[in-house]
Amino acid sequence: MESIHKEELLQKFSQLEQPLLDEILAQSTFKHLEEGEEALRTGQYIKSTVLLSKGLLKVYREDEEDNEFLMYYLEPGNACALSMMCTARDEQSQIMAKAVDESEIILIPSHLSELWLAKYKTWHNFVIASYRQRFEELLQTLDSVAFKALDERLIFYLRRHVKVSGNEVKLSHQQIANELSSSREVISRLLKKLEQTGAITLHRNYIEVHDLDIV
Amino acid sequence: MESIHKEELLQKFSQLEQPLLDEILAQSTFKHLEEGEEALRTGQYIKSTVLLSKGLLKVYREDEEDNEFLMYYLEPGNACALSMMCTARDEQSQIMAKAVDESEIILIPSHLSELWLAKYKTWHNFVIASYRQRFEELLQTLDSVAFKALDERLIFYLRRHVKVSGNEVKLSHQQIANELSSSREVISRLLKKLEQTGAITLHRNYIEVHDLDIV
DNA sequence: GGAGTACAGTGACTGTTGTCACATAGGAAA
DNA sequence: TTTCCTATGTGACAACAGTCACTGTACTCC
Repeated sequence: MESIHKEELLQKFSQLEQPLLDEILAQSTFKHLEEGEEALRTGQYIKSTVLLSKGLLKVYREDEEDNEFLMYYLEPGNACALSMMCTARDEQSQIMAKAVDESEIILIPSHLSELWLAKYKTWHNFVIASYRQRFEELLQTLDSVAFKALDERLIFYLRRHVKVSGNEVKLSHQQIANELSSSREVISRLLKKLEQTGAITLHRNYIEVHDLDIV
Repeated sequence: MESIHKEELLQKFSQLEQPLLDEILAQSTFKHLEEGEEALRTGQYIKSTVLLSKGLLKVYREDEEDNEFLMYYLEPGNACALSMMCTARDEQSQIMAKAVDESEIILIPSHLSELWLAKYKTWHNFVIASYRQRFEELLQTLDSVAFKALDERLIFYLRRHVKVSGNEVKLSHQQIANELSSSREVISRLLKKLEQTGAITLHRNYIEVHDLDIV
């Protein structure tokens, strides 16, 4: 990959100081992910911190029986907080990360990421801010699962989707069901009800979101 | 409070370097909590990082309708990760923390806690380690809520209790129901079933745990 | 156009959890 | 002992979500 190209990728991380950006350019791996390709797998040893420079990553949890569970989306300029945490102890990933769109990620070797915490103030701040943000999102997700019925969780889910990728939610009912660890029929029924309120319009393979607040 | 007493409290934090301990001694507030007293409230502005030197704190989430939801327990030597995070932005607490037993907490003003991150390596490590640990526990909790039925969640809950306070779990069915955001009758039924397997013995106001793995 | 395939809609049924109503039991205090 | 309060037990019922079986519907590739 051209170094011109790399620098362009780094534009998303302009809050980091220049010497650090130079180090990242020199020492980390840049990787292209096709749509649907996995960046992290459950059980895999994590040896790098993952930054996203382009595209969209979905970070989710998976249990023994293939139930999956959406945690949050990563957008360009974000880092996978989990990859920063596991990093230090050579731990196994507890999560999956998959490219929703074609994406570009930056893989920073763990020992460097650790080193930089002390060396670069902006890196330190970036890491702390990432933790915070993800922690809060996780809390929200937890709230929604713990306290809300499926119909409200579905709305919460759609909202999040609209936020990262606009009003045309390009997902099949089956995919939604997976991410909420529910079943297609149930999601279909609930979406139908939502459509009747006028909040959304259903199409084949995508959902048009008008206004989720009227519910 | 005697400074002798304070230093004793700090023994739980021996991984922190001496100059830092001195600063903590000099600059932070030490507070005694009675059993049941609250350390943090939902909606309260957080202006301190909370360390626990003695006792046991329960950290939980509460929604609008008074449903509560246990996140984790803090033991002496631990810090409330949330209080570290909110700290920087003068944010409102999203959580509740309550003393389960009589406890002693150390309140470190936010600006110091922030300052120390750069100044003291051991503080920095401590903060990062706290984030990690809590993040992982939160993930476990999320898993249990998202993927498990109530009977398994109850076992998960009892295990956690045994770990922090031994085999006599001093809780009423009502309290357990609250923390799992379920209802007393349901918990009673499930506990009864557990008793029949021999895993536990039920008593008035406490549960004797024999072996939760036989289930 | 026809066959094949993935997606979506629907009714019937089941199991789990929550709710209601009420019974029982243990402990504290008068 | 009697009284009272709180904790616990239990049966009946309702509601929600998951499953099964099947139908319908749009798109793709010959």
